Amino acid sequence: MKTKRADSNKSGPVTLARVAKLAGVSPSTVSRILNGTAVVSEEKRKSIDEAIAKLGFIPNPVARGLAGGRTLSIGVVTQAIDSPFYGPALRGIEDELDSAGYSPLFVSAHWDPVSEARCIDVLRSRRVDGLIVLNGSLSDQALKATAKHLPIVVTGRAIKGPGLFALNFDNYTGGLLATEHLVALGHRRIAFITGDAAHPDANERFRGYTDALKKAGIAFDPQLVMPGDYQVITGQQATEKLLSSRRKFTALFAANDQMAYGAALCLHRKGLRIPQDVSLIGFDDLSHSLYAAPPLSTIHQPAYELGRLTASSILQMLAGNKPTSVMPGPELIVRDSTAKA
Amino acid sequence: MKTKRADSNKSGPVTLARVAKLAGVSPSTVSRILNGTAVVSEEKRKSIDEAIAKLGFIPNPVARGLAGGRTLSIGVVTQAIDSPFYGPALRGIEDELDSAGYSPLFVSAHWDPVSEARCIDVLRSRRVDGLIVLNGSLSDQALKATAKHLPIVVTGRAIKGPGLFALNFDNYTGGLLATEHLVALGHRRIAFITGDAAHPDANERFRGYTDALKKAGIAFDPQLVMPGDYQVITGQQATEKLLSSRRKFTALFAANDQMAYGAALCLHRKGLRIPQDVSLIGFDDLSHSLYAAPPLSTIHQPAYELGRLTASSILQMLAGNKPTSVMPGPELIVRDSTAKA
DNA sequence: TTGTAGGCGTTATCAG
DNA sequence: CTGATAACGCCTACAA
Repeated sequence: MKTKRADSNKSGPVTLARVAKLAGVSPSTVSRILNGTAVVSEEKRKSIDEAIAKLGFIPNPVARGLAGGRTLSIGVVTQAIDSPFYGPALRGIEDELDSAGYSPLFVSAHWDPVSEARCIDVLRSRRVDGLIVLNGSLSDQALKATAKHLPIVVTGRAIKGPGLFALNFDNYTGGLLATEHLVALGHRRIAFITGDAAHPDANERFRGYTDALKKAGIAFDPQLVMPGDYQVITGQQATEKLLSSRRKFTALFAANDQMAYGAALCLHRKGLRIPQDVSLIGFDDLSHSLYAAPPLSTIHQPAYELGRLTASSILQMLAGNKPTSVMPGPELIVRDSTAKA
Repeated sequence: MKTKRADSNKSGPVTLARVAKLAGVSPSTVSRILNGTAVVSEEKRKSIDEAIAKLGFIPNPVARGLAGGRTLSIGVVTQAIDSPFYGPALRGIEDELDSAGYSPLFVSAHWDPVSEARCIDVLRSRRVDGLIVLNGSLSDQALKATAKHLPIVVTGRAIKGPGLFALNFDNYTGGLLATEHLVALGHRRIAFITGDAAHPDANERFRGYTDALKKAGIAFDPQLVMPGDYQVITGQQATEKLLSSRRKFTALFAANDQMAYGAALCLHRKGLRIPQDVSLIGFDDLSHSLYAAPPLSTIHQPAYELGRLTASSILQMLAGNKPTSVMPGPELIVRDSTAKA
């Protein structure tokens, strides 16, 4: 005799109610074992598990969100979804959340506070359970206000408060390390290309540079400092200005790798060799830097790790615990773009 | 008496019902003007608009999703959220969807069909209204099956069917153009580094290469072809092999920019200059290629535009129309890495 | 044209 | 331990 195909895709969606009926229990009981909300007799649990498997039941996060106020999704405010620096961080967030059954909801704020506020509104309207804000430009106050409604993890600033956790990278020490490396190689005339002054981390890196100079007894020369804004093109322009100013320098420290790429291009065009004529060091350790020609010395920032840490922190907060994650410190990566003076 | 679950202080969430009460109409009427479902008298419309503005009401997409079966979100299956090539595409998708009130839900499949199927499950369980699959590795059949449930736009393959739309780039012509450029510069011994053979586009590019050779009356030399897999490192390794094989070549065509970077690094290390000793051309026109040292000649792929097009296509399908978007053709970008033989 | 009532699929509360 | 039952916020027949 033929058996009817036990098909999970019968008419209509497979709901919790159908599971309950098949298992011969009430919907509440099914919900309970799904969420571990209460202890259920071993017997029923088994029949429910079977029914779930048989039907191929998958809980509907949308309904879940409406009813329980949880959506199992975390809003992630990034400044640009295609940033070479944040890319690995996003991947880290995705990996970490995924293993906990959560999904990230990425939005780009484009370094604009207004847009960032809008992003957060969108995310809240979608009822995300928590928020990760990567180097946001919103005021601390605004952040604290929304932290009253849902837990937030931020990077790129030091801030504390209920429902708020900050994960910050030590840019100052990074700037110090890079400069000290150059000094150790015998360089005395070290130029610097700054990042966007609006970014706190850019200023920290600069402070590391000046302090390292001071420590080494090297007079700070403002003429060797050129403004940039973290974009490749400004690194190139700054280097051009530096070169045309005729101010001598044997090493160049760019506040991030991207500007270092621009600097490298400019030096290349002027026929200057790296590192024979000019030593070059960046900051961030973008994945490409390993393959630049020549491979770029830089300060490593653990972007992927940062992503995982922000995600696990928000997960901890959601579980009612205080996050304990600590950012790894900066690390000097010596490749081929720096050499003895 | 039962206590309400969420203690509804008057400062609770701003719901459609509250708007209705304030405006002195029924919830349905508010819903109607919100969705343009029916004609509403000018008078009520005005009072509703005012109430909405006054309360700062924002419809809850979660509830909307439950009730209406629409979540105003589009699932985007990407292979790696931090891919330098897809980054701009994701940005394009975000921009386009955003202007229509939709949000993208990004997931990474990591070039694994199993993982990709899982991604799609997650997306469907979250009730996305449509799907964008960027260069997926799922079978056409599987795609057609899910297209029965919700509209899909795919890239990187030619496929047709109900609820399915493909947006494909002409990789063959791209490969042709790159090779012809080299030939036009007088090169006769042109090496090639292939992409991952599992990618149809990689094979198309290769076919363009061989056809251009044939057209130019240049004998195909299998020894000048080295396998790669689109990663930087394999470009480097392939070039090393090429060099150590002692087979002469004056130009090198890498099937994508990333491998071209690897090739450039290898050549640099061996003391070979680009383009004086070897002309180098890539494929994709990653944003970095403009700033490589030297800036890389390549075939431009409009990634950002591709993103916008996939998004607008899915939006058109959602509106019940047949998408009409067409991918722009490949474009040769000549920079400094290629020169006369 | 407008309102009423009944879901959508799940969770939380309360009574057994 | 378990099962009704009432939300969650919105949409959509069905009436009026």
